[in-house]
Amino acid sequence: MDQRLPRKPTISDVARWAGISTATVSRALATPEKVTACTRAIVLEAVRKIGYVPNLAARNLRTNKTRTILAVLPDFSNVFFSRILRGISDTLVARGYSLIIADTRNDPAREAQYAEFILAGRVDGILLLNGRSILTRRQGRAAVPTVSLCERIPNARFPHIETENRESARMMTAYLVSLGHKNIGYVRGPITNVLEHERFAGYKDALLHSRLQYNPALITSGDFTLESGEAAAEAYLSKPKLPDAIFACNDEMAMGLIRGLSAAGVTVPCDVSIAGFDDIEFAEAYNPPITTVRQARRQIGERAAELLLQLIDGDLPAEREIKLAAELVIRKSTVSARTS
Amino acid sequence: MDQRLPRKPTISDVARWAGISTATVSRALATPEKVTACTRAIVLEAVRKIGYVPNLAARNLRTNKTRTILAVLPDFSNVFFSRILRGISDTLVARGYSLIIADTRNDPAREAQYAEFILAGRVDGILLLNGRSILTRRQGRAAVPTVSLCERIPNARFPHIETENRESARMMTAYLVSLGHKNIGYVRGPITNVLEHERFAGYKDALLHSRLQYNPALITSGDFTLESGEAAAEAYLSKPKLPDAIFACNDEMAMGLIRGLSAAGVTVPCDVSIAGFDDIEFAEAYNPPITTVRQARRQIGERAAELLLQLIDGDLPAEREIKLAAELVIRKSTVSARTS
DNA sequence: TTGAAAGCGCTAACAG
DNA sequence: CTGTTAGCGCTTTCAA
Repeated sequence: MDQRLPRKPTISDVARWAGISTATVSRALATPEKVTACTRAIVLEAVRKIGYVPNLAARNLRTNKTRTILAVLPDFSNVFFSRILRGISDTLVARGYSLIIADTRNDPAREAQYAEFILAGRVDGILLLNGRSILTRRQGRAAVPTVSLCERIPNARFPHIETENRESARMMTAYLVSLGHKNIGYVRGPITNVLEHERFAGYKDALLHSRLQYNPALITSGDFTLESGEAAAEAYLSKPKLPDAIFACNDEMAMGLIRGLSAAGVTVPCDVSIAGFDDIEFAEAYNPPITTVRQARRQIGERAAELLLQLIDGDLPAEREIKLAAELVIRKSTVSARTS
Repeated sequence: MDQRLPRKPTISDVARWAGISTATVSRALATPEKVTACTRAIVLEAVRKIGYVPNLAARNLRTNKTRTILAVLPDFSNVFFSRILRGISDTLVARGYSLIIADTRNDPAREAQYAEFILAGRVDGILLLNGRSILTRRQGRAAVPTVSLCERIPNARFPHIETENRESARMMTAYLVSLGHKNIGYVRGPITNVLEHERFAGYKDALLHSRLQYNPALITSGDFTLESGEAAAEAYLSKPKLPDAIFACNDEMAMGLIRGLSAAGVTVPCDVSIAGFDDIEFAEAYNPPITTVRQARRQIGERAAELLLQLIDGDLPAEREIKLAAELVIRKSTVSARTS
């Protein structure tokens, strides 16, 4: 019945309706304080009446901004990132920005695709959660504001946010000691990984501080996957004696450890206490629930987004590197040593 | 040392360099077939030399398109969605589109925010994974191409993609029967939920087909959370006799079931077999690994994205509703009935 | 096949 | 405080 072609109202429709200039409408909307309360009211009324919504493409072209941020992840099916992304997303959306997520899988082809995207001026800023830059040195000249988080990027000078990995690992190990455990194992992540490096250091800090002997026989290695945790379990089982407790560099490996041990009839935590790191979604859901280190993930995302927005607004941030404290979460996978 | 201010090269820089008009450059890039091989080569050379990358905002303004799609999720920290998103993302990126993810948490305020976003012309299409529309009826007049997936939207006529829920649930139940189980329990999802409805129907189909009596005493209810699965375990434990097997409407509840049962000394699968639905990331990681129904999640995402792109291109899709088959994944949480 | 020119919708000088 | 005006970078008639 309504045959008018529904062309979208533009700013000049609003101006016409309100009997003023487009410039004033634009100001009333973007910088209300530069306009009398009266005009503002009229404009708002007109906007509502006509159903006007600004065309972002036009605004972007004009202002040479996009109000869009790109977050680069190595793997967004990794549950670890979801809460961080929420922090990012909420902060950004509250400030009128939108977020595009690049799931690169560390695949150079995909990275190049997104690099192109950045160069095309489609984003105002970049959040790097993947531990490396995706722009080549030459492309980097374009200098899009960038913040890295979680995993530090070697040889890069981006502002950076991460958890206090070393200190947290120390705390967890100290907690295991406080439970009365003497022989505390550790499952390493990939030895080239920055996080593994920090956490392993924290583990050793705690041993030193407790005057416990660092014993290489208690150390195994994995690659952050559950399977590698299971392999580590096998490795421990093949040794003459099981540790009292084992601290895995991340939760997936802790889960693998539990599963591998259970399969061999060793029960957790009765026979051996297990702890992880990250508090991923399923750490609590696991059977048994896993004692772990909870990173302030949401907060990491929020802070990183805020920092990036500051950068975009041209304010240089006070600190270029922020370390956020984490929290121990004690669950059933750890228990006091038998006082036999 | 390089003091030239790095203004981004525009199409007219390319034109000047190549000694031709901007129109021809534009054509050489967008519709190469409308230009001689020779000019094309020159243009490409110029583009490379100058490092030209088209400004998308300008293109969008001119063409009134954005090459951006919005995916609306109720909760993107829900691992179930990650693989679907991958299918979507890969398909879209391959076609030169980018993806924005709206994490609404079913919060009307957030939904409104994104509705505004859509209306502002920032997206060419919408993918609804949240089981409801986020545009009001009136806003809907704007008619942005839309496809729904996973959860059907009541009273909406969007093209839709989902898993054959009913048939899959029937298969799983039949499998449990084939294992020799007679008393097969079922943990329901929220009774108003479409998925629960279908799966419950499939469960009953299988019983009927196997001439097993449908027994209300074997049915409990939950809300898809792990905690509700634990509560269901309690409910079963308080009954005079445990079922031989229990089929939960999703994996989280299956996990809760296992944990609740284990805590009471009932071992899975020895004492009772447990099956779930979805094959979320951690179904395999669980202790024990969970027998479940694996939806073709990546494919669901791909098909939905393709369908949406068709819609955007103005091709009406052949089918408005696609049901994809799922697959049974047998793991250690189910085992044959003791042939005592 | 190519070029000239208009204009997408908006914002930001600048002038009043 | 408000209006006039130019133009962001691109695509797309229209004419040559």
